Amino acid sequence: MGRGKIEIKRIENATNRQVTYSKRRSGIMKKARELTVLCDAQVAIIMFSSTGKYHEFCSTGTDIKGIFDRYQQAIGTSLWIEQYENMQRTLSHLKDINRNLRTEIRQRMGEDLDALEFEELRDLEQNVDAALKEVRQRKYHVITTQTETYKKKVKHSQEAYKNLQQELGMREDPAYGFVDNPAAGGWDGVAAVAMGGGSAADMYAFRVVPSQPNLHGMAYGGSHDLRLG
Amino acid sequence: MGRGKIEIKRIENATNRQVTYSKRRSGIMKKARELTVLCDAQVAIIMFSSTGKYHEFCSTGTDIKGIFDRYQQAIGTSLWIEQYENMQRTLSHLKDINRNLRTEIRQRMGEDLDALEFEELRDLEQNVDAALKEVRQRKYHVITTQTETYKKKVKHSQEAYKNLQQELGMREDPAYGFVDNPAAGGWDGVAAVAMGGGSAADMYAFRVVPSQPNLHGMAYGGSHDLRLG
DNA sequence: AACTATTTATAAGA
DNA sequence: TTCTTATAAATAGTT
Repeated sequence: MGRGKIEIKRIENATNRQVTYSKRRSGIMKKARELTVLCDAQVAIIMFSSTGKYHEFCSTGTDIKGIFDRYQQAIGTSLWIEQYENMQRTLSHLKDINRNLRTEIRQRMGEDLDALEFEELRDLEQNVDAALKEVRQRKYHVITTQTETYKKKVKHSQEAYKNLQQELGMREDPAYGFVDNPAAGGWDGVAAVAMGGGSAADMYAFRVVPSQPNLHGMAYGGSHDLRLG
Repeated sequence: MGRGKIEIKRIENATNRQVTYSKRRSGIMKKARELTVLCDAQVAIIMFSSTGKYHEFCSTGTDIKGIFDRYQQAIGTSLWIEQYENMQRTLSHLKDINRNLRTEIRQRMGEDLDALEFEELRDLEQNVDAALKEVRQRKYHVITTQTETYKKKVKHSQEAYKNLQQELGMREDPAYGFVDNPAAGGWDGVAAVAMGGGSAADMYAFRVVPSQPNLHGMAYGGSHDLRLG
């Protein structure tokens, strides 16, 4: 359709080729638009010219992504959908696991016990009992270690004090000296904390893992509930 | 271009619409093919008719996915990649939460306590102690309830036995009678379980949540470790 | 970009 | 559907 018939093969002249591309492209776009209107069809077209320029057409009421999602469904062999659905499955699986982990934590906290059979309760009791012993042991270990450390510090300070006193005594002014023993005071403080009241007991869940503080709200929040997109 | 000019609006007659769709579709496909050859362009077309039938065109040397990957690069805001990366973030977030939950459980089991500060240990101890009390209380509640239930059953059986005996006595053959009291035996069994040894204590983690058994391997496995994808 | 002689697409009918 | 054909539309080559 033109002044002369042309053979359908690559146009060698680059300018000509570009002009023809432009003309025919708009022709196709117009045809596509007419088709969508006349026949109530969905059409998506993507074009790249030989110079890399990009053009698209898409019928109204949807978008390229929408049509391609439909295309993937139609063609069966999903190109992206497969890995997408894999991830969805993984996500939902992880959510299930996390929900169960939260249930286990709640049960270990003495909540939601109604669902447990008697034998499960018995095992849970024994398990928590054993855990409590472990934690106590660890606590005593820590306090012992700390005590030892502070004892050493006290000893060290006293020796330093003695040495200083001796040195001062060997000189002139005996008015200088230690006013207090801060290390021993520190140790007393630790002991007070160790024996302290239990007002913060139910705060435990918010403090267990000191790292990654940004996750605490989700991981150790009171509700043990997670909502995501 | 036809016997008469037509208005570009939806063709109401379904048959006509289908015929026109078929004709114009092949027209567009032909044009697209010519464009790719003449102008050395890449073209991808996807069409859905109003009846849901699907057709595609794609220039040689590539495929729909290839053109769409290029399209995503060209348009910059990748349609799928964004969603995909969102999911990746969610997934990694969930994994973090999962790891923290497992850590909390391990700590509640008396493991991995080295990372805890003294105050955290103290809170954990108090928390586990309180939980243990809760669990014990629940266990005793359950055992009490079960005991009551079995007592009633025993009583009921004995009465039934008595009634039966009376009825038999009022007739002729006194050889018939109860050999044993299965309800009482059942109660003894429960008591034995309740007081039973602790050999299964460390199995607790595998039993807490009876529902969704397919998740147990992941959720309550000994290693508390999760590997996915 | 416009123009226009031709080719091509297609609406309506068979 | 497919073919036919009169006519509308697209466009190749030119300005």
